[in-house]
Amino acid sequence: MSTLEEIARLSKVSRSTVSRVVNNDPHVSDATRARVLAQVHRLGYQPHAIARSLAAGRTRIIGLLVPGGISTAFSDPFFPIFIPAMASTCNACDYSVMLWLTEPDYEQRVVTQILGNGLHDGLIVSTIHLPDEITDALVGTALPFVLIGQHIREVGAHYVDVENYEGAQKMTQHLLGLGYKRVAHICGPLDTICARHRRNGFLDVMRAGGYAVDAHPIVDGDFTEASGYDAMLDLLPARPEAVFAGNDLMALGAIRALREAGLRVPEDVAVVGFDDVPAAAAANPPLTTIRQPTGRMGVVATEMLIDVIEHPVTSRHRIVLPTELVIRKSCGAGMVDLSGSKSQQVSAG
Amino acid sequence: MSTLEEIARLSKVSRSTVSRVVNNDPHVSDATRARVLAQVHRLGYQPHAIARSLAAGRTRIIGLLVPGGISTAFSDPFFPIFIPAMASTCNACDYSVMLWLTEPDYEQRVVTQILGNGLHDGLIVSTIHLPDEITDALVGTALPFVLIGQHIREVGAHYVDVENYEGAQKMTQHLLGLGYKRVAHICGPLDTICARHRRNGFLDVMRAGGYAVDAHPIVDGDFTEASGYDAMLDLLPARPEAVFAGNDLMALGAIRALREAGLRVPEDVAVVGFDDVPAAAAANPPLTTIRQPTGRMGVVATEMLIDVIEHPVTSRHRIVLPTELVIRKSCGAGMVDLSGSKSQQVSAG
DNA sequence: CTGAAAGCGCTTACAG
DNA sequence: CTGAAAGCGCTTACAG
Repeated sequence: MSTLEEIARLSKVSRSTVSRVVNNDPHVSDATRARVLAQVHRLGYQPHAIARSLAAGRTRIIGLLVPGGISTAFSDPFFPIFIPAMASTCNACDYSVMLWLTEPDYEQRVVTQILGNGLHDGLIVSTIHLPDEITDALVGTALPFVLIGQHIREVGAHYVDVENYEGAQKMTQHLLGLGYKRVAHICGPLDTICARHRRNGFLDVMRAGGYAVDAHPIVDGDFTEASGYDAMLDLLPARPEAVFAGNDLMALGAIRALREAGLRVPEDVAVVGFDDVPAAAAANPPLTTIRQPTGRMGVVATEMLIDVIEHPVTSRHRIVLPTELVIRKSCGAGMVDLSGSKSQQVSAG
Repeated sequence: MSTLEEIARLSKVSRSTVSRVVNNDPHVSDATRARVLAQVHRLGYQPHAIARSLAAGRTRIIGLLVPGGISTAFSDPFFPIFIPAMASTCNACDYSVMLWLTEPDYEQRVVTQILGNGLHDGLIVSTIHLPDEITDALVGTALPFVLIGQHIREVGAHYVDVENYEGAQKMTQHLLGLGYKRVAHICGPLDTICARHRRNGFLDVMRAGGYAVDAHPIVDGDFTEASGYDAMLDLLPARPEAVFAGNDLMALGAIRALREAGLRVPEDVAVVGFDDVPAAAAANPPLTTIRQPTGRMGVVATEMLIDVIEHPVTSRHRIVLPTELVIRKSCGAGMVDLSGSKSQQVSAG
């Protein structure tokens, strides 16, 4: 690997000048620039990223921190969409992304290290549940960071979120509009803002519609398929007409429970979810859900972070992205005039 | 952030000594060590990773290069398992992982940059199809790298692969053992060694069994679900008794095509895959397949790379991991004595 | 066991 | 437009 020094010697200019040429500084004469570039190309010179970072005081590296256990992290359909979107945005802005999948035991140590070792210009923390260890480490750090979603323990941080409350309202209104009266909700873990907002959207619309509290039972889940299955089992005796699960995975679990109980979806019980994960469209029946712009979150969070890195501010940045109702079969919409439409065959996965 | 210099001044020793303490050099007296550590803890001193890398000549950063289009990269069920395994192994060895999802237009540029900018100690290149741009960049580089899988254009590189040929043999033998005579194969893209090895395993067993060439039609696919669907459509007129798809996604596509044609799996046509992706067990019917140790590949490739980084060698490292036959319902095994077993209800995704 | 010194390969004011 | 010089925060022989 050739160095700046070498290029300078060969093109008979100072290292400063080579540095200027390499960094596109306009204050270089055309002749000098050409002479330097000729050597740069001849030797295939590339600036040494580490040396450059040390001198410039910034690394152009962004960390992505995914807390909470490596195994669970990637079983979540969120990351396969979020990460490429983030990586793509980084690359377009000439940043690199460093991936930190922390395991619960090491969270505190890893985060402290990331924040303090000078390797990153900024950090994106992507998780629905923010462990206290991380919150503690984040508070008062000088490193710019952006959170995905709002969190219970307020840290005054920049964040990107989606309209969970409004989305849940839309879905609940859709269900009531379809004529369902006994609507149940399978709620996500209440230590996440996300699950709370979705539940509140549901409750507020139900109450506004004049439904008594016990007319819309709420069962707790934890956003996993298995918890949706269990919750549906609990719900069965109440015989709801429709079930609004706090996310798609739980909705899929609920459908599985209903099917095993010999009930049809949506004919006997309508089931809807939230997120619009890839499996939602492929489910049988295709799942009515609220689409969350996952890829867009990756792009927006990255742009926000880069903005904060390059233009330090005191004001807090927050972006809340809209959600969208996606009507498929599982809610029973259009069932009255099902005449011509044939139920679709769908494969798993 | 405090610096080495600061710690040195406060503990009244030289910077060399602080460096020794921080790096656990045994040649420091206990008293001195204690004095230095006291200041380290008091100030929460952390070595500056970038400065350290520049001085030491290594970064403890490993790059993961996933070529071939960001969108496709993560729709592949391989990465959600491979990446966490790799990240976990890196973290355990005190390395960090930098993620490079390249888009076809930038591959050459990105790879050249990764190889030459001094940011990485080594690189793992994970793809079944290695574009020429990357092969060209890789040849003759000084940076240690490990390939996932063998590749058409031989680059003399270290690699980790799985027993594709042997796995395909096992599966074909299993099918023949079940009594099927007309067995078809849906082949992956022939510009990958992986698809070729699987096809060869199939062909060799069929031939050894005395089956004529036209008794086992082979149709080309490209490892996507859609291509499996299309291939099955082509295969339908030949009415195979069993179909061995080159991977699970194509097997799922084939099942979808069969179902739409009103045929039952495995009663009318048996279908089997390769890989054992998560969706395979959840499919309807659950897919008989060859298990590929995806997580293990991530661990082994990372360990191999770190080994090569820390103990430079001239010999080429190659590890080929075993595959395992996983018998589920889709092959029709056990159909003869189905008496007690009830077909399982399974959810999508 | 400890320290002084050189050096890693750049960037960045500061002069001219 | 160009160069000399200081400095980024460490590590690493080399002496002692």
